[in-house]
Amino acid sequence: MLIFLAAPTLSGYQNAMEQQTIETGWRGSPEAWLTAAYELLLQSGVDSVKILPLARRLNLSRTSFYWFFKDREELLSGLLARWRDKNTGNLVRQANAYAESLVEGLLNVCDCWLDTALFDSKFEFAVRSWALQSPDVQAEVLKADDLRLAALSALFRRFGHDETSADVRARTVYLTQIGYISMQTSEDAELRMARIPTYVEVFADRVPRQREMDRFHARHGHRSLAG
Amino acid sequence: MLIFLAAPTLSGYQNAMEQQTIETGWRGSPEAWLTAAYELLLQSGVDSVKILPLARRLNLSRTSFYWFFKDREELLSGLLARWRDKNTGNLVRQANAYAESLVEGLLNVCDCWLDTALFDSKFEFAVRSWALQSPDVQAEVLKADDLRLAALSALFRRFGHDETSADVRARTVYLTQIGYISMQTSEDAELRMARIPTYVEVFADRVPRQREMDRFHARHGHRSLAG
DNA sequence: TAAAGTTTGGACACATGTGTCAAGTTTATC
DNA sequence: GATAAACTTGACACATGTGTCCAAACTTTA
Repeated sequence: MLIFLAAPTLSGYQNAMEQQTIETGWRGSPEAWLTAAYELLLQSGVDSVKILPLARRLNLSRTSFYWFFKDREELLSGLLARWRDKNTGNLVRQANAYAESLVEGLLNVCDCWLDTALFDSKFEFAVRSWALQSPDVQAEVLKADDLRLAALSALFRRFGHDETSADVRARTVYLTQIGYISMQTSEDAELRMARIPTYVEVFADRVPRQREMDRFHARHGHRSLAG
Repeated sequence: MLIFLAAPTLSGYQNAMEQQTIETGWRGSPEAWLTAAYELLLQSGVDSVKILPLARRLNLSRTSFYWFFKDREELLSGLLARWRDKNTGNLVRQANAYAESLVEGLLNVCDCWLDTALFDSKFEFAVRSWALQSPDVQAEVLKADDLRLAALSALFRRFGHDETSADVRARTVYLTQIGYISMQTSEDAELRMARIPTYVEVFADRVPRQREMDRFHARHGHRSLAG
């Protein structure tokens, strides 16, 4: 069975971490180091992204790292670039996507919270924690927040909200999600899905129509009837 | 002029950092080390809470630390205890405080977001980042989230919301705030205050009455008329 | 003011991190 | 199969962190 996606970008993005391994005799590569760094960042924060542990994880010599990267900082820049390209880009795209109603627009945005390919929550949290100790990263995060909030606010204005209302509601939507991330909640998918219409109702101030939910559920391979 | 506070606990809590310095000849003390650790934690995360830098900041010898604490871990436990006592305690208290209406109850909760004595946002964020790399801390944070969400949910149920609605709305309130913290927004006080009624309107689904806002503003030394 | 208790800091042993260098090994190409 | 390019490695030099031990210095108390 083939499901047509409402938002054309839903699985459009293939990141460098997944395309992989044309078998070569060399064991190391910038991607290998970056991916290992990404995993360590998510697991235990920037400070644990150290070259020695990465080398151990990759079964490579520590010094081999310096063939691919000038120094540790270059590795971290690469990590930050991955984050920027992925999370902000997709969120803005979903907020701007075609929608017949505010509810439908909000459901498009909700796609991000349910599809790791669109928005990587753990990555997001790790980067925000990192920002705490690095002014450069902090600046990047603030820039991202501005872009994302502007896109969400535009969505509310598109459907008739005035500036104050659009701003506050955009913040509510965005902050709720950032909060979720920061809480590192692990709701099961069922429960999370069940809460969505109520969230949307709070944000949009209107109960979602059956039709709107159906379209949303279809996108996410969710069946309304048990079985 | 004396202002009587609606919530009796508003400034009830005096934490160990502020009560201070019965002048003694000794330069070091557990409190001094803890406070320095607290400052460093907020500024740059747990990993930078190292004994050598703390000693430098306090103009003390590094080894002097071991007179007051068994080891670094004991210091970190002390830090975590400070967080637990302060933030969770006050938030739950504000959610349970007397209120005539849901809006008034939510405004009581908003006290936390405006008064550093009630809820220390930077501390909160620092601890959540710390949780990323420490299962013990992670467990504490989850426990705190449960307690806080339960208190907020009870507030909504107290004013007629059913369980699902109360749960989602409690989450919206809480997550919005956690999101704010995680964004490390620095709105000026005026703007933040101006946004409050709109937030409360979204959460409670009712426009705050003038009387309710007046009582809230009075608590925070805010004048509605420019002057 | 001397003794007892408290606080401080230097020397030591050790662990883990960074980055450079010169000497290797492996793979692709002519 | 020789050569060059792409990788890998161990030894070295150095920095920063932890925790122990002991002697010195400072406060309090009697």
